[in-house]
Order: sequence, then C-alpha cells, then structure tokens
Amino acid sequence: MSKVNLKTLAKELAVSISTVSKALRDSHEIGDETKQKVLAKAKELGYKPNPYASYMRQQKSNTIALIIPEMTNSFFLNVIDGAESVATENDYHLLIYITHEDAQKEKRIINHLQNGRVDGIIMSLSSTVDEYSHLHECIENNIPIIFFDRICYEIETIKITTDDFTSAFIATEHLIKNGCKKIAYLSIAENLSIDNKRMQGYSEALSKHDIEFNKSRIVRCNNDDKFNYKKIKQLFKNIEVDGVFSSIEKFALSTYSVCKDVGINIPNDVKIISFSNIATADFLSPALTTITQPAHEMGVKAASELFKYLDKKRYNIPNENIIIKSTLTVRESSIKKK
Amino acid sequence: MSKVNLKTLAKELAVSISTVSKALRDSHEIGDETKQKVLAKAKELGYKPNPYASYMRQQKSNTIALIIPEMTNSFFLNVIDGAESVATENDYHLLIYITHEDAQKEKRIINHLQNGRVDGIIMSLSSTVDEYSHLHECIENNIPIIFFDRICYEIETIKITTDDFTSAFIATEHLIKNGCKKIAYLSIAENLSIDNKRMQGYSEALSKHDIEFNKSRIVRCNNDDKFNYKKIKQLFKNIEVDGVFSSIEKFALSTYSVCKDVGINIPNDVKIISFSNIATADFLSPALTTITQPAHEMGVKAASELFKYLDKKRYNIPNENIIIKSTLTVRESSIKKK
DNA sequence: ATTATTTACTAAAACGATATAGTCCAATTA
DNA sequence: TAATTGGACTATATCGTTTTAGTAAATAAT
Repeated sequence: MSKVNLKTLAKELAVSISTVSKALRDSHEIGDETKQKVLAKAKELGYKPNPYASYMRQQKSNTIALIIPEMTNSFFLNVIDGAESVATENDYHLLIYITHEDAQKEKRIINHLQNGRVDGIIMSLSSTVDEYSHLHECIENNIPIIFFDRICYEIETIKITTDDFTSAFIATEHLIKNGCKKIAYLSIAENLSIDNKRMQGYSEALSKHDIEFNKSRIVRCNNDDKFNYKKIKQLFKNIEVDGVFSSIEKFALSTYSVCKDVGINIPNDVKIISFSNIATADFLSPALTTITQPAHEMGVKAASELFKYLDKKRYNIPNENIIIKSTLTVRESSIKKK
Repeated sequence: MSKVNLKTLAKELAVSISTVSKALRDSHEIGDETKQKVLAKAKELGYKPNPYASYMRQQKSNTIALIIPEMTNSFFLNVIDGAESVATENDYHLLIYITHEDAQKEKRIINHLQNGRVDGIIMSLSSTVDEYSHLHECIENNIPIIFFDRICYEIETIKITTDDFTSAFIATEHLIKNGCKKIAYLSIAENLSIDNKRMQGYSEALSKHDIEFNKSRIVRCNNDDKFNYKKIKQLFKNIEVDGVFSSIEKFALSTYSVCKDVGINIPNDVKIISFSNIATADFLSPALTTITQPAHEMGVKAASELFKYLDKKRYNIPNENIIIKSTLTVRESSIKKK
C-alpha cells in the first residue's frame, strides 16, 4: 500500500537513509553485516527504487525514444522488435512515438523530448519534413539522435541504412533482365534520403541498359492509400508499363489492388518488385519479389550504437554511415511464368 | 547548452523560483505583468519543464506501459497504433515491452514497473503464464492494469476483448456451411482466455451441427514457427482434415506453408479461416477468410479507459468486460471454387 | 483610524535517491 | 604517547519542480 522507500527501510532498521542507500549499492563504506540486513529488509518489504528520484541525481533517465513515421509497415515493426530487445538487455526503457508522416507532429514530439525525458533518440524521418531545425535544436540540447533508414544528412551522427542505391540498382536490373523496358518507380517522398538513393539506383540501372528515363513513370505516392491507388491506376491508364519498382511495401500492395481490379496480370502483363519486409510475401498471389531490408538488425544496431555512447557518457557521436545490406528474394511477381 | 530551469529563469528575471513556477502554471497569485515577463523569458531561453522533477512532486509520471506478447502479429501492431494515438492526445507517453510469450520475462517487466515509472499498464498476457501473482502484486501496489485480448479473469479490472466465442462459432459454422466436416482447430495455448473462448465457440458449432468433436484435430501450437509447421504437417498426415480454424494469424500462415509444400489445395482440399488482422489477406493465394478483430479500436479503448481513471485519480477501476465485435470477412480460402 | 481582506509576491519544505562532507571510535603507525 | 589512518556509519545538500505557509503592502470594510 504505502510506498516503501529508503526512508521506510531506514526507519525499520534504525539506521540512516544514507546507510541504506549505500548498502543497496554495495558501497565499501558499509559493513557486511549491515548490508545483509538492509538487503533482507528491502526484499521483505518489496522495496523498488524509484527511477525518477534516481534520475534527479544522476540526470539519466535510462529511457530512449523510438520515433517512427508509421506503424503499418512491417519494416518498422521489425525495427521496434530489434530495438526493444536491445533496450531490455541494457535495462533501458523504450518510448514509442509515431509521427504518422506528419512533420508538425514530428516537431512536437522532438520538442517534448528535450527536457530530460530520454537519454537518446532513435528515429526515421517523416516523409513530410523539409527542414531540420528541430533536430539541430535537439542535438544542441545534448540529446543524441541516431537515424535509421530515413536519415538526415545535415546532422552529424551515426546513420544506419541499408544499401539503398545498390539494392535499387539490382532490383531494377532484375526487372530489366526479366524483359521489362517500361519500368515505373513508385516514390515515397522526394525529400527523403531513401527515396533519392532508391530512385538513383533505379535510374542508373535504366541508363546502364540504355533505357530512357521517363518522368511520367515516376509516381509520387504518399501516405494516403486511396490517393496512391488512384495514382497507380492512372499510371497504367496513361502510359505503358511492364514493370513496377516500389520504394516501399504498401505501394506494392496498392499496385496489387489496382492490377486485381483492372485485370492486369502479374507477372505476365507487369512485373513487380518492392522493398519490403512483409512476412507473407511468399503467400501473396503472385508471391512478391522483395528487397528485404535487415529491419530487425537495423533496430538492434541503432539501439546498441546509441547505448555505446550513452553508457560511456562520451556524447561525441561520430558522423558515421553504417550500411547493412538488403537481400533480393526473387519470387513469382517479377519473373516470367513458365 | 546548460539546462535552463526555473532557477535560471528566476535569476534572469530577479524574482523567486516560486513566482516563476506559478506564473508558468498561470496561478492567480501572480500579476499579469509578471506572468507576461516570465512567459516571454521562458520562451526566449527555451525553457522545457523537467518531467521527472515534476513527477517527484505530483507522483504522476504521465507515462503508461503497453505490454504485448509479440511484435510480429498485425493484431498487436494495430493495438499499438491505437494506444499510441490516444496516449499522444492525452499528453501521455507510451513505453513498449514485449514478453516474447515468455512468462518469466513478463514477470520481470511487471516487477520493474511497480516503482512509479508508469501510472498504468495496458497488457495482453503471455501464452506461457500460468499463475498471476505478479499481476496481483502490481494491483496491490496501486498500478492499474487494463487487459485486452488475452485477459486475466482473476484480476478485477476492465478487460477489453472481442466476441471470441461468437466469432469462433460463426467461423466454424461458416466452414461447416461450406461443406467441412473434419475441422481442425489450431490452438495457441490452453491457459489463455482467448484460446478457451475460441475453442468453445468451435466446439459449440460442431455440436450444433452434430459433428463429433475429435481431440486429434486440436493442434496445440506455440511460438515456434518450425514447431508449428511440423505439427500441422503431422495433422494432415495423421487424420483427415477438410477445414482449419486458426486461433491466430501466424498458424494460418504456417498452414499455407504446409499446404504449399505438401500439395494440398486451399480451398479445394481444405478450407481455412483465421482470426487475423493481416493487411494482405486479400492478396494471399488464396485470399484468406478472416475474423478481423477491431485491433486499433481495442488499443484506443484500452488507453482511453485507462486515462479515464488515471486523470480523475479515482483508482477504483470497475470489474468490467468490454466487448468489441469482430467481423467475418469471407474470402477465397474458405469457400468452394466455382 | 483601526482592523480585515486582498494582491502579489517569497521562503522553504517536500518528493526519493545519491554523493559529499563530516563524525566517532578503533586500530595502526611514528 | 601522540598522531594518523581506516572502518562504519550519519547529516545534509542536491537534482528541478510544486505547494504550503508565510510576508508586506495596498485596498476595503467597520
């Protein structure tokens, strides 16, 4: 009922609060006998140290924030899983924030975290941010940020990405090798690092194979599924397309939807490849060829890099790019039917 | 750089700390002129109140925990999304913990939360818990818990579920109406509320239609995909099965996997229905008939019910069962091919 | 004119844990 | 023997807020 704290223990044991505190932290200043007594009493009364009181002295919250743009994306899902497990291992606590791809929301969240609530932040940018003052401010306030996937070049810190350019290049080349010549690119947001890299890979592959880059085959999608559906439908109506390279998973699903409704056969009429971590890729109709990002691993890496710098109190995080490779998994959606 | 706090502001403005504090909280004790000055200075210096210092006085962390058994399940994914949005709306912060279906981990997590870190907990039980002392202890320590989906009957609190029995009944009946007579049930864990309810619904439907309940068609799955795969494969080998009712999504996917590998045709040879919130149900081959749980809504409800009691400081949460209905979405996997 | 009330503030005590600076006695050393 | 060291503790300030109990001056009531 009544909270048991150091004071309670001290009173019960008729020693001072400092003795109790030191005994619990196994200080050499306290005799073995007393230590045993304190430990026993603490266990007996179920003493649980208050983390926020402890924060007051240590200025360390043992809490980190994970900020992601959306939840309904198996990539982020796996990142959370990875980050959570590392956090738990290190006795850290993980706060989750979702920006819903809204720059204003992202700013608000970042702003609210500059008050000591967290020791550090792991984040992936929202697709609608176009200026980074909130991030600069955060760094100035000594809250380290580690970026993953959708990184911010302007901030000097550790950035964890996959090999977006190369993967996109390989993906596009894969489509080309399977006979595609009119490949569309479903873009997520031109101000995002990943989108640039992926589109570069796409365009580089086209150029290598002497295929003309056609701007009308670039579809700017956004966070609204219905909007994307319309856009993709229009794409097929307006221009010939025999291949689709989707920068993120959900656009590929919208494409499936359109194809189903309009009666376009995958992979006969159009071949599809997508960046995706979807668990059901194998069971889709047709099975979706994916570039599978090392999502879990990226979450793990982001968290463990952060902890490396938090624990040692050396807040001078280097400006480093860590790249973890994606893997291409070829399935039915991108190859000719036998 | 150097943190700006009430003291800094007070010094800058040559007033007392209490004046600054009260001005910021718009106390009637402070004159309008002073208030303006304080507000201006606070903005100028970028004052951000320290949440943990504030906690010390208020004994309110404005933080809640969401404890889920696993991440790779679109149901929980949507619950997080729902809970997060309500938390944000109410200026609360959301800590995420994943038990990975491990009772020991669940106990450890619950134990670590009884120190003031959170004002309340939203959780779904791990499938391996078989005794609830950690939960009772938590309640005794005045940390309210609200359960969703996998609830604990023993604890008197708000429990949010879907209509598991009825949905399972309808699902099973749906299979029966589509000609199934030898329906298997893929069980998640017999000590879970949802598993009991769902199996009851299943068995009730069988009995209504004079189909004998056959224990060998109950498959006890667990958290290990490979294990489940083997079990399901064995099921098909050992006994005739023309319908599968999966209590959770991932078992349905394992079933798809087995059927693909063994050459069993869905829905011709066996029809499948599953509790699931998977976004790709429509695109699976064949499209998966699902009982779609109101996952997002359940997350929203759980969080908002919790806040209702946290804010008003009336911690006497009633023992209430809130049921939000699931919807059956019939797709190809459960019906006869034309 | 005297007391009572209101206004606008300040001082100081919490909240619970921790670290720094003592204190006191016993044991060692010069 | 006096001085020093060490062992085992205690007292207290502190972290950054909030809140209760003042205080002093101005205004209102009697």
